[in-house]
Amino acid sequence: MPTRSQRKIADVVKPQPLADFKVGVDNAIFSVDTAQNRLLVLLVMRQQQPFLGQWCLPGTLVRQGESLEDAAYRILAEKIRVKNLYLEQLYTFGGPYRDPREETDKVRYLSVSYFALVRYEDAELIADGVSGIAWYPVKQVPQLAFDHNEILAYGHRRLKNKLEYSPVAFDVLPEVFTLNDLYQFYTTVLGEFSDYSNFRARLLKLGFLCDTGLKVSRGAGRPASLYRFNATAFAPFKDKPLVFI
Amino acid sequence: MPTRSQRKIADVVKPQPLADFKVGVDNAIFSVDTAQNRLLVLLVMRQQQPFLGQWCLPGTLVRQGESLEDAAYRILAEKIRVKNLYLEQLYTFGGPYRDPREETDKVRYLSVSYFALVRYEDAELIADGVSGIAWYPVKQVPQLAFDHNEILAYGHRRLKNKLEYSPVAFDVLPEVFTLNDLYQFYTTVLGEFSDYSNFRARLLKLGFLCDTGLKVSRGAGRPASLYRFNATAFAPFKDKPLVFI
DNA sequence: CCAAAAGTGTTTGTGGTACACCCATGT
DNA sequence: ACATGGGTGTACCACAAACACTTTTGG
Repeated sequence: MPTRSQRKIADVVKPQPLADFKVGVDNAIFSVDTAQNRLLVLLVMRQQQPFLGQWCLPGTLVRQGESLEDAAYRILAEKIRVKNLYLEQLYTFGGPYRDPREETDKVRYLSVSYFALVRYEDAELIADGVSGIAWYPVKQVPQLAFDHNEILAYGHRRLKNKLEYSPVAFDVLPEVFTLNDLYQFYTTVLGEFSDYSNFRARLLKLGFLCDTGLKVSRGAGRPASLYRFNATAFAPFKDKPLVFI
Repeated sequence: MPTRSQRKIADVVKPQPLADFKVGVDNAIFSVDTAQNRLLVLLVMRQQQPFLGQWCLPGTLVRQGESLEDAAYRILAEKIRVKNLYLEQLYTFGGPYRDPREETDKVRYLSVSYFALVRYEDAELIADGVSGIAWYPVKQVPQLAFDHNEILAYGHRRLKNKLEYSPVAFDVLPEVFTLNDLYQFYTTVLGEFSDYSNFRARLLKLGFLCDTGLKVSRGAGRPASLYRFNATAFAPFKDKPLVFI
């Protein structure tokens, strides 16, 4: 067994070869279909090998001079036209053997994943005729290419955590909304989590929702007030955990 | 202005060149000096250009066949001998121009950062005579090489969050400890956050700390009970937030 | 006996839970 | 009128904050 200093010399004389990488960005793009109370994720059909014809998360390889975040926004813009969204970095998957091309190309493929939440109602999918693209209910996603099921699961977990202490919902709800809209939104993402009445009482007490005075009637029943999110009034609650639960 | 289909054709004819990457792993390694109530981070002195002679977080480039996590554990093992530790991925910094070598080498340098918490008392620094290596109080770190101050700040934030809802402290405290040890630990990382008496009452009620019956006397005063963390009893509190505050 | 550190209560206020009830509208 | 969904109120319980008090040791 070599001593530590011997090993160090050996390292200098015959240093381990470094890996060369291509870096990909894969997005887990979520939206909430408030009409049907379903949480959706955007999938695309692969057009090339490997995994030709299989569904996967929209992704791209990072170009020269492009930042990771730029790349994330670029594929997003290539797949959907959307005005309101929230996006953040998720996790980096970089093990060897995660991409079959590695064998032939002699480079490793690393994936920096991002997760995004967009407003479903005005997210217009860009179907270019050739490539398949679709919203899938998260509960019904098929087997995906690469390790994308793992990325998706990770993104879903993060989304749930994020909702509990961060006002991302308002990035994605319409400008004005009823308290029931908000409640439905939380329920579809988190599952049952609280009584409506208490949800309502808690949020109104916090005081960052402004009653616009306007009302909407949806079928039978008493018309609901429309509220607006007040970012300034929310400021004190930044990084205070569990505001919404 | 080209239409979208025109742009698409242009892309196929003259696709944007992809970036080639080397991937580094940088670790923000924390420990708590319970004797002096200081939160420490491990820094090393750079031995080569760029940033020769400047402090930075311990890092390494990823080798062929090595996973990111493997690389993170490797530099950790090169710098300190330690038995008990917690380690998780932090964030990936991958913008262009973050490493000056980029200009000459024609490759991008991407950094996947990890953060680790180790037991200070038995973390033995591996000083090989040449390279500087030292624990720095987090509040007194100097200007670091690259974007490592940013990585450190991010890691510090994560550490604080982690402590609040996750039993990482017990990965790093001795097998048995007094409630005061535990309280001091939390206080040094989080700052003042609660009355000792209430901290004590809350934790004991949760029931995952077992009184060993043993006592220690530290100077004057009544001897304190030694407690042991019971992982099984903690299980129900997994992913329940704010257990410790 | 006194100081110091550990450990126990006690009081008060706040906030969550569960549920019952009132209100406004369409049919 | 009544069903339907929106909105309000309340009784109960748990727990956090603050702080006083008791217990056990060393000197």
